[in-house]
Amino acid sequence: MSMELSKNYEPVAIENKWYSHWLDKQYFNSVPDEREPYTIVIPPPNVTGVLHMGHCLNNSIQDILIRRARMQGKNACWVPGTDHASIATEAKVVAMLRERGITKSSLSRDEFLGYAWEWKEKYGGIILEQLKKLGCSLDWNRTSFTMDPAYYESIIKVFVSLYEKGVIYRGKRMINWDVKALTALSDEEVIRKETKQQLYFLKYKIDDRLQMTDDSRRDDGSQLTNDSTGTSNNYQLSPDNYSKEDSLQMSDDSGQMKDDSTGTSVNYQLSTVNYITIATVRPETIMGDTAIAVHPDDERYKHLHGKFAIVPLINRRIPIITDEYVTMEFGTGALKVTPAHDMNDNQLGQKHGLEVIDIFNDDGTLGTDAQIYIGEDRFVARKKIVAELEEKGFLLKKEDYTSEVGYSERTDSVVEPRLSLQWWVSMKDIATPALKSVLDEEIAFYPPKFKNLYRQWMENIKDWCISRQLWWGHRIPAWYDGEGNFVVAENEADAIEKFKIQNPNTKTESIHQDEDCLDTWFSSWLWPFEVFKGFSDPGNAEAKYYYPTNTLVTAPEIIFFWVARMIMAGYEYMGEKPFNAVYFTGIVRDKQGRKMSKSLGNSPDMLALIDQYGADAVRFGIMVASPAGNDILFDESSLEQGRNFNNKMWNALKLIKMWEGRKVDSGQMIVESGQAAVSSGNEFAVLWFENRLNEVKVSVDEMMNQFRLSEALKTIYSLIWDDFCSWYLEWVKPGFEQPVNAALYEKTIVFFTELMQLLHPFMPFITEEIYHALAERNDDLCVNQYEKIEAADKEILEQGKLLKDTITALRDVRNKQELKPKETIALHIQTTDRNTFGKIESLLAKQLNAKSIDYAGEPVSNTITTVLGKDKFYIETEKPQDTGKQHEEMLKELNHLKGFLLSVEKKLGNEKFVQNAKPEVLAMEQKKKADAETKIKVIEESLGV
RNA sequence: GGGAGUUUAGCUCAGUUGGUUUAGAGCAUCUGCCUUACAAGCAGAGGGUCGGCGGUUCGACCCCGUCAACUCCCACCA
Repeated sequence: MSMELSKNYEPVAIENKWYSHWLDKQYFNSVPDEREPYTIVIPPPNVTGVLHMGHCLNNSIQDILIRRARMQGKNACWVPGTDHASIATEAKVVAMLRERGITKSSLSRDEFLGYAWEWKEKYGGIILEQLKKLGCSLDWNRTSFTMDPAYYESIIKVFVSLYEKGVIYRGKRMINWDVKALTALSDEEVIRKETKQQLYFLKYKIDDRLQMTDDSRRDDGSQLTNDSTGTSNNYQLSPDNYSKEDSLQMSDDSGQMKDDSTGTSVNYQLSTVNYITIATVRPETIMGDTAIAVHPDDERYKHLHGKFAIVPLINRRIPIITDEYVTMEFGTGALKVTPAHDMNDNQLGQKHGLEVIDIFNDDGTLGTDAQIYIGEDRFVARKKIVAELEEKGFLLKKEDYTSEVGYSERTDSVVEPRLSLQWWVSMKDIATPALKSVLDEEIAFYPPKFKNLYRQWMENIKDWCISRQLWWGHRIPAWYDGEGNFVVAENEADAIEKFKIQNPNTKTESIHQDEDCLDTWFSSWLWPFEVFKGFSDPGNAEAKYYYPTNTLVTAPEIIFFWVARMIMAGYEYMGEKPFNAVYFTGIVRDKQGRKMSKSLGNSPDMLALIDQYGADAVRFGIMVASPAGNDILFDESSLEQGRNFNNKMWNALKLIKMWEGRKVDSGQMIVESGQAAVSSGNEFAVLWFENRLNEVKVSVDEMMNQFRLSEALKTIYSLIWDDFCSWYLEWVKPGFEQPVNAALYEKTIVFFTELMQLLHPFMPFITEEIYHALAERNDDLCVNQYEKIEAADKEILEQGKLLKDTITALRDVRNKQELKPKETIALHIQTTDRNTFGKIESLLAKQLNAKSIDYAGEPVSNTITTVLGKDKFYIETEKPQDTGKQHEEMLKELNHLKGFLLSVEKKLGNEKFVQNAKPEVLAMEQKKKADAETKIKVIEESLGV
């Protein structure tokens, strides 16, 4: 077999070739059999998605785990699929329609869904095709979609079942409203961001014994400071003072004061009547105020308990209530209560039986109940209302204020807390077993620190709002009769039956289904079992075989959205955990540590990178940069490292292929019979590498079992580049156009093959290519099973280390002596271990370009001396030698050794140490001492020459 | 405000029950090499008082306390 190998590795064609081949051979397809299964379900990417860094990381890891399992002889099954992603997809379809000049509101639900499906068919599978480019070995026969008919049906059944168990209920509750998407959001879809705002101090008139008239609001010309610290003025903001002043018939001698907190000078007006001042960041919601709350113990306001205040601009009379919820220290200690537009106010409202006035329309504009500024956007209305409040004297002051404001994860609009009738899942009960299983480590989290996070959330779990005001998704299976009655049923026919029982008078021909859809996560939480029809076809053979799955690989960001809920659904519907282990990947960040995001534009085009570097290099680059449990700082230079690694292996292949035609049968390698039989450098090299390979296999195996993938990859990388290429191949490489021992050649092929097998899960394409290039094969590496790992012989490894260390040290001498590579040396070795050096001397000579090696019983004059351990090396060259340099080096080493010896002696001189330390520790220290002393002696002898 | 995590070489990180030659790797840096597999390479080198302080111990990168910086999560005083 002869083949032309390109100068550098060219990945694109090779990668396409092998992926098609694997598909043809159906290696990725799994059916239940007698083997142990190894199952992973993909975290379904959004059907609208395109491959980004996060996907690459996530799916590379899954592919590594799956490919490894496959090569371990397990029945590996990796299930692909996509998520319908209701909000994201609907937004894309709406945008697409807008481009075509069509508004969603002009379409019927069915028409809209028609467009949406059309869009899904056209663009929906893109990301799955991209995963093929990355080399992912998914079982494409099993591709699922969360809106597949059967999957859809299961979700509806789950809804009905949970409703019948009383876990799902319908309730009017505060929800997070996205005014752009016109839908409710769950708490997890709200992103809180620090936002600069203004805190407005507004005066509400006390409706005490005064008449309510428009004029009375601003019928005086007196002015008051807003100096809330009260240090420099007689007049303070506290209503106590107002009250006193009122009763004293306050004079109008106060002057204009500086506003300390904003630095602006503002005129404020003080009425002769009582006011109570509240602080708010949302003055536009005053029309929804239905109370003012103060702390019951707040002395400043005690006289106002039970009284009423008047809402500015609209003159609504509202009670002043007391509640310990109010923080006295914040603002003025008085809080306006707007039960329709604030979560906490709503709770206050419920507690105190307050009226709820919703002043907003769905889109965030003011509605008719606002009475004023109807139709204006909330933020426009804020400005206008502030202006009017100021003009009319109700605005006491404003302060800069920073607080966290909720933004929609999808549309980035400010979330409007809103009272709304929605569907909810009661979480407490179903969370209990899910929490327990993680705490008991029935489900293991990697890294384990996420257990805490999980526990914290699960212990304080809140009910889950699952209705979304969207059309793209699973429509809520509830039917209404228009008279306030509803039933939950799997379909309309069932609904009619249920109405007949529940409300015999219902005109069933006029019932209508709920317009809303379910939260996307309400479908994804069934994913690990429903891809095997575990719910819709309970106890079926596939579900029994593949469930619970082995490992879930996902981002920590969706631990609550998805991971926690899958665990709950798993126990609820399968009576068993959905997976044995969860591996949380890091978050992908750019070089500067910023999260990858579209808006920052720091998210690279993965397909372009795959084209440029090859999928193997991309996988390498990502994995080598992702230490277990840490975020990954992505930098293109790691892809370069991957590409260079490809090249390195490619060139090693070229080297070995060059030997193919030069094989000479010069006898068997006798390494199988162990090191005693080693009689040549090549035999030593082969024996050493065999053991080194075994040693690495053991440690890689351990790392993989602990999900330390990055470390495992680095270890293999170093094994191939350093041990195989830099040491082994250099040791056994024949001279130019020299013959190669056939047995050595075969051994080398075996080693290279095993290296490719070890690396294959990480870099599947080049390893498969080299596997086939090395020899004629009947099988593929992709499904080649690992053999049992043999233990490594420590003695050989140590001898190898001695050889490597000696070569390095003597090369350093050559370098320092500025010897050109072609200049030869004569090496004299003074050692007590002739046996070992006998095995390695030929390799030593080859690597150091030594024309001769002999053994000396005493120092050799006119040479450069180097001491390594207990061995001394005398290097003889034709060039004049700079012994001074070498002297310096040795003095440095001597100093170091003496310092070291001192510390060891100190330790051994310590009685307590000798008494308390374990015997083996003591013995170790004594050995250290003896070794150091020997070395010092050897160096001192050499220096004496 | 509550909780978790991190801090080791210029950068990114290992360091597995406290003792293994007075700390390891990759990348970057420096020096010398176009040596017939590879300059996308080869050979070699330099670089760290393990965040600060205190404690436990015969012995601390490792355990405890404390301070500092950074990161994340949860809850948020309008």
